[in-house]
Amino acid sequence: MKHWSEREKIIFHIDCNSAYLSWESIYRLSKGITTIDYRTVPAIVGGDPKTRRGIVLTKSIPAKKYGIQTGETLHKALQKCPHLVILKPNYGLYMMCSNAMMEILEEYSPKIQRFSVDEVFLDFTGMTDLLGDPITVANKIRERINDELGFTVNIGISSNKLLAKMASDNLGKPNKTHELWPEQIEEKFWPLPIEDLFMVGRATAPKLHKLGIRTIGQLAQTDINHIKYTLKSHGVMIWQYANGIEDSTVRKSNYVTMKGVGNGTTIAYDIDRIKEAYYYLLSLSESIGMRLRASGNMCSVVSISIRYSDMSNKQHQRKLFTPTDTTDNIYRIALELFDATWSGEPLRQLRIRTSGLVPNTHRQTTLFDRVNSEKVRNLDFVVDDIRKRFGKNSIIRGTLVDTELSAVTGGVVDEYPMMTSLI
DNA sequence: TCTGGGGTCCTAGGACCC
DNA sequence: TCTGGGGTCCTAGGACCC
Repeated sequence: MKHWSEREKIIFHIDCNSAYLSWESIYRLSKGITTIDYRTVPAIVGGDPKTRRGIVLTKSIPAKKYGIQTGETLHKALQKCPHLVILKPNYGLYMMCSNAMMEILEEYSPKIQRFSVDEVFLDFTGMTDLLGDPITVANKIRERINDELGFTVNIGISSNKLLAKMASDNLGKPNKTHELWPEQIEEKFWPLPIEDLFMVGRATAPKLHKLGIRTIGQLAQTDINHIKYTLKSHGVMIWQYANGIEDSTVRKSNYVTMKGVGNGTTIAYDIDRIKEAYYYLLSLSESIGMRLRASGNMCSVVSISIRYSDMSNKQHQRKLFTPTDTTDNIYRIALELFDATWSGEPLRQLRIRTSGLVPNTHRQTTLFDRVNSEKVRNLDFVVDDIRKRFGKNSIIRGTLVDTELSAVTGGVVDEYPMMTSLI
């Protein structure tokens, strides 16, 4: 194997082990909320502990021993382990933990990409003269995160982002450093099941099985044209991944390239009265409008999607003549789209998404704008400011007062990192 | 007995234009 | 009376990620 000093590129992938669960644990221990370290007992983060509904987001290692899987329902998980501890997710806390880790990582390279709240790529190329060999540095980083922040991470090292990620994800957890260089692909990467490959999910795996492909190695050695025929461009991409081919750069902060802002909410009971759906849409519009304005953008497309009780989805979108960032506009369009889409069947989930973002610096008004649109817009900014200072529910729309809804529904964490589905 | 919430990207089909 | 080919834009739906 080559010596590290001969490597053209050295990429780290840092992945927090059971991120949400570790962070909840540390937080609750440090605040004296509990004396139990939830990492050491069967526990999960996800859903609502009171209603016992929702899905498992992260599980502890003891919970894993009960066969509990990420993504399964709390109901199912509780059947496997009746005394399972359920913790409600708190995204603001996770963002703080993530930021603290970023601060440490910034000492090791200027080229860092936050891939999600708990995953980071770090370009270590050219840093060896200054900091030493990659393995020693990676181990040092793990040690520091553990000592200073109290949680463990896995670190994968390779010559590109894909292999670095595969190394930290699939070669053993927790608290480990793994190398996966191109010349080790055959031995360490190819024996893994095809499901472990990045971008092979629920729909693609069965298609590959039909072609007789069960391991990453089998995909890598299949004729690319054969794969291309059945899986199109997605097939070409995963074939390249299986062969360790991937060449993207570690880009700084991906939230600046944000493509859209959206929110959705699952309705606890099947709502069938149209007025209640309107309240939800208003509350969602408030949060989207607020985040849009905070990001300095306006949207030129508004879309809504509806999920019915049978889990089927319907979606409807509209391109706007003039981009907007006012809550009122988003809400009105969402209502029209909803009315044109809803079949009248009971609803499970409502979602609004805005896209086609343009900076709000050169705002254009048209004759067709609402009469007092500028006033409405200014009011939005005033309300945003009050909510920022006094809390989300300090100002609430009259129509929402008598409902159980929050004034603002949906994530409002500032600068929440955007996941890009492609590396 | 049920299935979160935040995203991105790709594809197919229709409308429209030259 | 019959109707090409290429391009762009828009919409709906599906697949994937953490």
